[in-house]
Amino acid sequence: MQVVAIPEAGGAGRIRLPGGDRGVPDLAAAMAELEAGQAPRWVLPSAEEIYPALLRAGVRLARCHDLALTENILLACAGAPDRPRNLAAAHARLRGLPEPPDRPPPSRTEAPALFELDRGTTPAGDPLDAAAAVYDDQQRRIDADPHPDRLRLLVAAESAGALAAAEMTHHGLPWRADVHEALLTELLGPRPPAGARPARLADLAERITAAFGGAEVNPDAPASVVRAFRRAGIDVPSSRAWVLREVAHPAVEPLLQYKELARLWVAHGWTWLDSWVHEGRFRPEYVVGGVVSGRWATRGGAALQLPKTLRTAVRADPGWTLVVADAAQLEPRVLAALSGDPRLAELCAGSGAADLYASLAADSFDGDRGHAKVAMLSAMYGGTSGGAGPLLAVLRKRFPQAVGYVEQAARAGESGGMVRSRLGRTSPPPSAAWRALTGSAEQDETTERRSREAARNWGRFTRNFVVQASAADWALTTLAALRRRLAGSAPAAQVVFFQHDEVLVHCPAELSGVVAEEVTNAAAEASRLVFGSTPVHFPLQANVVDCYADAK
DNA sequence: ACAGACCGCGCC
DNA sequence: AAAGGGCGCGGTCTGT
Repeated sequence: MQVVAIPEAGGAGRIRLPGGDRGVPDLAAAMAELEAGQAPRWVLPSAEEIYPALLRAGVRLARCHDLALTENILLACAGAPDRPRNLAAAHARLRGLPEPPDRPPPSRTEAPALFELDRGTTPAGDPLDAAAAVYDDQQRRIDADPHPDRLRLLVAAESAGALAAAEMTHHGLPWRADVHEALLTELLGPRPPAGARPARLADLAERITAAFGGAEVNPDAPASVVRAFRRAGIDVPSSRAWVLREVAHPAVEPLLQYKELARLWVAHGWTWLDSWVHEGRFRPEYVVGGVVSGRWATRGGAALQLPKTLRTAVRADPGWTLVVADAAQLEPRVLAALSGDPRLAELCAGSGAADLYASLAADSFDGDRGHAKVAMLSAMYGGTSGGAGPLLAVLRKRFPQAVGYVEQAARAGESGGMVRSRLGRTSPPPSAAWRALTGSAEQDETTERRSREAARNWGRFTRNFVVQASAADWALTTLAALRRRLAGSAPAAQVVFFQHDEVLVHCPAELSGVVAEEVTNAAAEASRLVFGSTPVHFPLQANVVDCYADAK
């Protein structure tokens, strides 16, 4: 059963049931009652807008169809340029009306009013009619797709992801500020007064200046560092850490230390802690479908770039544990399943903990795991630097179908075409500027070189897109399956973090066995749903730990 | 003073 | 022959 729900001011709302429309004074209460009774598939303008308030009111939804996220997916399928959409825009499109102006995305600094925010997702006219019309239209467009079953799965997974994202923000990632602070003090010295540099960084800056003979150097300014090396008779193309590592000069060591610690201080220091961690929880805002490939992004807090050193601050509550589930070598396995390359698929079959790159090395690279990995990454990313060319040639010879699959995607991109993930997420078309640059014939040498370069760049993007986006299909489907399973078998468990191919569950210790089992089940279910009967195995290893740093 | 480009680095 | 995917964020520097 589908039930459309539209929030109104003051916590009220309107609901469209099969039997007719109802206006309700307390939308959360009405939805809770329906959820408990018939657990419908909720048709929502945007889960991101409505669900946080429901969660605060203690209401959990099992399933939904997110009209805004679905509209984004379907517009991409139709070749629309990448641009965030919402229900109002979808409805305007459907009715042939001009679209409403863009609104800024919701921000965590806004007051958490219950259902009172309208960020432009409610169309003019009766929003129930509009939502129902857009829903019907979306179903029709899904049915018209060459693979409607896959697209339906993608839409369901994306919508479930929106629910999961709101729940993750609601629960928060357990974060021990005291552990984090102790680490900062150990590495940087005591917290400096506002505007001052930590003692350890000031020391290193002095050592850097001394190593350059006392000349003024700002280690935070790359140009200043490059100039200092030039004065010392050393030409460096940039001040990147991997460049400096190859340079023999006494300033290199303190510079590298400075970079590492300055990064920690600036990005995840005391200020970050003050603004992002409250009552023992880190609550990032996830942006579902924020990347064109279907990966998520976050708003603020840099949640998907948490440095590994800080994982020690992520600790389960007393009596609880963390179940850390990490997919092993997801992308090459995805390529194997996507392409149907029988030989690569065979290497990806078999038992869970197997190291794919080691198997690949034994099979084709004289046991050199590093070579095997470089070859595979070049195939998927389109790079051949660092001697990867010959290794890629070996890979192509041994696994022609797999390498052919990504090269086909690259050719499509080079000629301006679009490519799709396994479940049908579609790459954006290149810009008008790109088409102008690559489309014109008879150019002078410079323009022709730029044109070829632009084509190659877009080819690398589409080459990677088919793998990255299909991996995102799998990960999202896994998350959705895990969420549904835990609601049944371990309802006290909370999914608290999701990062591309990794998921964290915080649960009472006695549930960790059940949760670990459901992690494995969810991965198997997603593999079957997304890739059908492929022999490729997608291991999702569950580690039960008290501290995130202890996983793996 | 502010906006935007570029740099460099964190994660996958 | 050479060719390195996706993000968020905070820094400096430059232009207005």
